[in-house]
Amino acid sequence: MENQKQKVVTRFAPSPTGYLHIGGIRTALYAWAYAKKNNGTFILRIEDTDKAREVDGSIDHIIKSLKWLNINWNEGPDIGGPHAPYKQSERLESYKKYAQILIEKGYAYADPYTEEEVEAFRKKADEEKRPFLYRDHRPENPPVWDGTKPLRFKVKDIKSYEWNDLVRGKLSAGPEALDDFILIKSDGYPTYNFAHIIDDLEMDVTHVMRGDEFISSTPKFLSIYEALDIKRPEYATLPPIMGPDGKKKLGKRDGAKDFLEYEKEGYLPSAMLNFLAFIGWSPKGEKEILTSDEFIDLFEIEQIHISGGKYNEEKLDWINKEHIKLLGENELEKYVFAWLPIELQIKKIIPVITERISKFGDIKTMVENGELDFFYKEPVYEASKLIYKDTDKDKTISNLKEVLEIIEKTEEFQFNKDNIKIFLMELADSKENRGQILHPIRFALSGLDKSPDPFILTDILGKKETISRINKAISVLSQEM
RNA sequence: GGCCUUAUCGUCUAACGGUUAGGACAUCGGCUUUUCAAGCCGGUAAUCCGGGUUCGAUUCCCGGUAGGGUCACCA
Repeated sequence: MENQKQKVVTRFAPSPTGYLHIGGIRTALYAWAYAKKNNGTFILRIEDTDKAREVDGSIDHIIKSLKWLNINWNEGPDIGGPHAPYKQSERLESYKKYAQILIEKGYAYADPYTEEEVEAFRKKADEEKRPFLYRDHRPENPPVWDGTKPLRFKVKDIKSYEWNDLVRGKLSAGPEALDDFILIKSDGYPTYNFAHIIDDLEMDVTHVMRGDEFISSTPKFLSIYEALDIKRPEYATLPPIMGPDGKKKLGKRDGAKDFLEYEKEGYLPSAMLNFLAFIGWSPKGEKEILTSDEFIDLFEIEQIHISGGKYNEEKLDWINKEHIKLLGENELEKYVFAWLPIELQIKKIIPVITERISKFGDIKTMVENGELDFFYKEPVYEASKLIYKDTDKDKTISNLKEVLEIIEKTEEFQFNKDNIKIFLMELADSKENRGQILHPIRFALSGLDKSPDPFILTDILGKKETISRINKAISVLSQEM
């Protein structure tokens, strides 16, 4: 029945021409979320009709990227489904079938020219500063299509198109946008313009999420739908994502990185999903940290933005930090553990690090900058850094000597962070400010501007190492003469 | 260049004719703590320009400007 609600079917249809970047994944995410939200079907389809641009291993890489984010599909090349196959290169029969229908209806004809000839037409038009239109050169008696020549769509009705887009509203294109375009290339493969329409039809796709680069070719699609007398899916045009300079749409050529790089950089998949969700969409209300389920629940096409913006990796770092806070103790430990160099995979240290990570979030930078090395390696630093604010070198040396005394007389059996804290705080409180005691210890032990507190440090390093590092600090200071 | 399209703090955005133009990130300041962080609190900061329509425009219309997309046997 006409008003019976159709089951929502969305798809993500990448070309296997390399890795996926943020833009591609975002499209997939929205299509997936919309299907999920409506208890619909999400299809993964591979658009491999350009064998020249195909890159080996792309499909696996795409699948891996999607799976990292926990985006799963109901039908796809790896799992099959009722509309198999899910690679366009294996669906040539379908395209041929519909091509034949178009020929019979007088909507398609074989292109008799060579590529060079068409190029010459184009060049001439260019020189004369007028737009090139193939239809100006449309052959009067085209040959019978035998599959060795390109098959072109014949635009019978040259007109403006206006259509509705779920996010942009009314969109339009002038008649100039419409020309006789290629449906099937001379190598027998269909073009995107044709293939995706046939696939969407056969796969019952109801909603198409796509980038704004397709707006201008929409009249082509619409004219095929008209010629074939079939219903088109709804379009939802996603806003462009700009590169970091904010000038150009993000693309591989200018630095858009492989999505899986983010995994290598230590970002949590849940954080990436959250981050991606907000590039081009925002929910009602002011909640910004969302789990995958919350996102699906809140996701509405109406709230997809129309204007593009550049994405902000500073915000990603913050989102990642917030998601780390959401992690359970075990998950956090697992996450941290995976990042630690073997020297640090020690039971006693893990909770200290997880505590730090849950505050700072950025484990990759911490590991790479060697911010955790002090646990097993004597730190190297400048003597001046040991000196707290308005104290001086001599004062610092004498303070450290007092500290040393306390540490030395603390028996091994009572050497733990609680006792040390009591002893050291007592000393610190006897000074004008606590920092002049606490800062040099902390710094002597870690060599870092940011580190765990001095009591934990002494506890983890142990009595012997603590003494050795404080002595080192004193001698470093003394040498500064 | 033709066609299409977009325009709010530095950045990402909220507002669907009436708000002291809200939030977040970043930044700055304060508080707190056990040094530094972290945390908490607070501050600075925006409607591209010009015309309309209206009692009233961020919001609607027109023009300008600036950005983006597209004009392939790529998708």
